[in-house]
Amino acid sequence: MDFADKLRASGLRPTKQRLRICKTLFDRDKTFHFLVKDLVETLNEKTEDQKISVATVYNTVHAFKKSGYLKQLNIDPNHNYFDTNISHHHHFFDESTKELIDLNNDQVEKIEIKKTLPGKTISSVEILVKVENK
Amino acid sequence: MDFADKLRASGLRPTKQRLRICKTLFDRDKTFHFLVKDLVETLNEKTEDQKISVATVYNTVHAFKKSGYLKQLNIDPNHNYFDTNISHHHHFFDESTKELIDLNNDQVEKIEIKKTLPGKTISSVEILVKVENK
DNA sequence: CTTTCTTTTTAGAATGATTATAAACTATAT
DNA sequence: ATATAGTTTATAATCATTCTAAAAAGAAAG
Repeated sequence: MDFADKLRASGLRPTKQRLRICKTLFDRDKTFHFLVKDLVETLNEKTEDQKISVATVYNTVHAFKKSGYLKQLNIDPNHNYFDTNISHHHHFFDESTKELIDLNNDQVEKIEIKKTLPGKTISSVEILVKVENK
Repeated sequence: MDFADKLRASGLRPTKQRLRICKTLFDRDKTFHFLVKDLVETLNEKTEDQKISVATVYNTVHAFKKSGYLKQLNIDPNHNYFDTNISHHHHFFDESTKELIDLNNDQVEKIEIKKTLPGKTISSVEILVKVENK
């Protein structure tokens, strides 16, 4: 199933812009974290290609998030990171270098929450581990 | 040790504005979460009092954070919450009501991070538990 | 209690990421 | 081909936050 089919399966028309954004985001060996404003820059740095507008990139990123192809992270209140790693995982945030590093769920001992909230059910448990130079 | 002394101990002059902000933030039974813009409103809703400027509230909140009297939270990339609870604790975020609820550290089974980063040391481990209506 | 020095406050302007607008365009179905 | 619903776009608008530089107010010393 190629990008066009996946988009259609999510009710999204496979437009030129969306396909280019898919390539940039998902045609990689490793998942990565990004800011939308940086993605806009990356997409538009090749002068030969037609520019994709800022609004389209924002719209698309939100559409992809809604369809479950991207995760929005809560790492730093001043920077709105998105993640192409949609598996259940956690993060290291290196305060010395401001770098964000994945922490797989199997690298964390099972977390048990002893407190429950009446009428509520847990939808996710995310850990943020802040590190700094020794 | 009153607020004025605490401020002086942190190298901050106990000005009228800072003392009023201290009262509003810390003269309570329970700790709470807030947005700076809401704090500005709360401080200035009593018409009889002299208004405290937006800049001062922001400056003060950052000064208090730097001195360790406030924590800045990473809950929602669109809302910059501060917390008067400076103890080691975690949070529930209720996606149904957008409410933020404390989760004490002793209500979570000890978290063991199996992955280590060379040359780095862990400075904090924070858990965000998202919940929704059953 | 005045002078001096430094810190703090302030109104208002500036910033910067993000969202809204509404017109032009395009994919898709008929 | 045509219709129509979904998309893209440039641009303006938003909004929390930060910046600026001048005025005000603590603190320390005489």
